[in-house]
Amino acid sequence: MSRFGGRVREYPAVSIDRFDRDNLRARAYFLSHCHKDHMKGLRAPALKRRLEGSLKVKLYCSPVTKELLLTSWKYKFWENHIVALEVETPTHISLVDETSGEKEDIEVTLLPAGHCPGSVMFLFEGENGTVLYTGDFRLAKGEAARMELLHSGTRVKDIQSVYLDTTFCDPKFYHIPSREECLNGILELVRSWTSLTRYHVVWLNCKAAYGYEYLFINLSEELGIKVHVNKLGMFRNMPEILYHVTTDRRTQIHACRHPRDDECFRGNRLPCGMTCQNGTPLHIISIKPSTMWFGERIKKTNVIVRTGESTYRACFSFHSSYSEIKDFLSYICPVNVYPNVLPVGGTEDKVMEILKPLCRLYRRNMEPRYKPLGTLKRVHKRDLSDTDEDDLFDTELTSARPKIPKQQREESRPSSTGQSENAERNNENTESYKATTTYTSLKVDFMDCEESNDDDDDEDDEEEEESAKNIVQVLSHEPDAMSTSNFNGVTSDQQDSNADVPRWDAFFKCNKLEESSENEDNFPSSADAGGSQSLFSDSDGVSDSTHISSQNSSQSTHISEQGSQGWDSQMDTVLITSQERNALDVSCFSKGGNRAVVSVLQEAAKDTQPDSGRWKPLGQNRSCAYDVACDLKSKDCEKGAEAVTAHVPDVLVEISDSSRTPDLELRRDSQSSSDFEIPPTPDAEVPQPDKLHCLYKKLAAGESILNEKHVS
DNA sequence: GCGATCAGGT
DNA sequence: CACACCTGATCGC
Repeated sequence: MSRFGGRVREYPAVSIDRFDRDNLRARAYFLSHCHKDHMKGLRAPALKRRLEGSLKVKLYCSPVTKELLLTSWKYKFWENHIVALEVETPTHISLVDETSGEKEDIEVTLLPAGHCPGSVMFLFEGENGTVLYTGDFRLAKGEAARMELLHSGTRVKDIQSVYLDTTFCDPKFYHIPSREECLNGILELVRSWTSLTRYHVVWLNCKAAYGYEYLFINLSEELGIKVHVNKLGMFRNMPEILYHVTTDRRTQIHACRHPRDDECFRGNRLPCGMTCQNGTPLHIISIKPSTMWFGERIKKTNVIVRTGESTYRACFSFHSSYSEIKDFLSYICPVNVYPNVLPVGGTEDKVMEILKPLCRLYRRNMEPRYKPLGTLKRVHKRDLSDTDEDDLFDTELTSARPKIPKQQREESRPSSTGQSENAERNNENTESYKATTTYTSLKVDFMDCEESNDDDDDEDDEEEEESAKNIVQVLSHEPDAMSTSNFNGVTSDQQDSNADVPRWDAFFKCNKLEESSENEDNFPSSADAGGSQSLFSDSDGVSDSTHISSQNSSQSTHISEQGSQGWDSQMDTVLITSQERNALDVSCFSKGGNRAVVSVLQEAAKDTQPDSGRWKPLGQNRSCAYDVACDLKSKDCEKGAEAVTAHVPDVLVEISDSSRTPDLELRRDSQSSSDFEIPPTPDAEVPQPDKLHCLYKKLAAGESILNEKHVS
């Protein structure tokens, strides 16, 4: 939960994601996304009054955020004061003080944050330096490097301060499975269950918040089953979402909610009240998305854990993991960093200890001297962290920060031959990014979190639903009639040029029309869909017939009941292996009286191969994804020891490890966010193992090594 | 009567 | 176990 006060010190005339107290005097407001903890004060009478007396005060946000905000009547009064800014389009804004006439100019750029629909980061540029406010974000490794507008020419912009989403800035959250892994895990579980009979239904126990739409859409696309939700009026202008959700309860996937939905579930009732269909009782399992990090840091485990007879938890995170945060920040390399969030079990000091070493001054002072050893940083870190961070960081604002070398981005792409520190750092990013994308074979967008956005449950409910039905009708008849310009307004050209940067707009775009028509084959007719509640008349299996077929393969196995332990350890996204079939089986799934059948990934690769749209978790990319996954996995194992060691605050451990692993290429391969991964300076010679060993010995003995840094 | 805040529950 | 969200009760404007 954000505890950001609303203002950045460089530009105190603007307020971001906070609208109460001092923020009432801001000259301009910014909203990064539509989650409650970022909207404090946004509908308070005080602010409303101020708005009424002002022509100048505006709220800037992405087009999607604007849309979501204004679908709630509680925020309607903002209507004439909201300015939707296109994503990735630098915009000049004059901040005028209405009483004094004082003026300040800034340029703001919205960057996709990958957190929930419409979520963005704000990049402010002006006289007081460049400031990046991340809001809440989930960006995979290497994604900062792919954002054009974080760069100036071929270099990373000189960023003074980053106000960072540090929700999971704790080594505990070192690794969080990627969106694709999580999605695929859920997909296979849902597929396995819903394909048993039409009376096997899944309840996705999602919190009231934007960010699960990505999941709904993918499930719907893959399985041909729309997702039942309480409300969908807010998506009335987002056909790509709207098409995959429904208010028709007769579907096999539910994400509806009820104040006491746990009770419902225990009574074999869905939150929407459904308990049987055609007189046949439903067989319900629940899947609760939650942020889980499976295994310790590098150890990969399942993204699905069975927690009861018919309850599951699925890994799902709206926020970047520890390693993703470090990757992001180290790429940006700002002068200052300020945490927006105190991570779950942490303190500000602790977070700063993690973040500071990724900032400029720290690196500048520490790197050249100690880099080859990579360990002494810790010694000094303590000293630094005891000082006031502002003093620390402000000391050398004007100093020449080690700029990312020009060639960095170009070089980094084809190979990792760059020698300069920054180039190499970038290589790493790019490399892991490459791996990530290949691994998943689709580009992600966002997904998210726990914050509530359920503001307007009451009055407008029915109204919304009614209008939504009409919308569906329209949509079904003319799938291409609705423009996609609402989605952050990014053109397809832009998207193509940044195809790998996660963003909602891109997500919404991908082959929508084709898929719509494809799905329409599976669904009743458009006309049928238009009949509002009859949308799912086909839920009797028509819609997923093509998918079911794949499950009858010879490699199909049965879901077992044991907990996470027994689950397949080879593939994160595959829940079931044959070895898990055991005596427990029957009792476990007794509820449905059936065993769930699931095909393994490899089999899935032979599945129906719709198109290779970026958002297709399956299809022909699948086998490829699988291979890479395995490949990565073994790599992970190789470097496991080192990655773990990196977090042990014991110099000697790291030392001995380093001496055993002198191969830089290999080291570069390891977790890029490791503190010890800092590559040598451009001119530095690559330390030889024996030299290193010698150095390490001295170090361990407490001798000075400063005058010997010239080990060649 | 509304909103902010807090406690309790999940 | 901790968190964050929801609900309901209370207080103050």
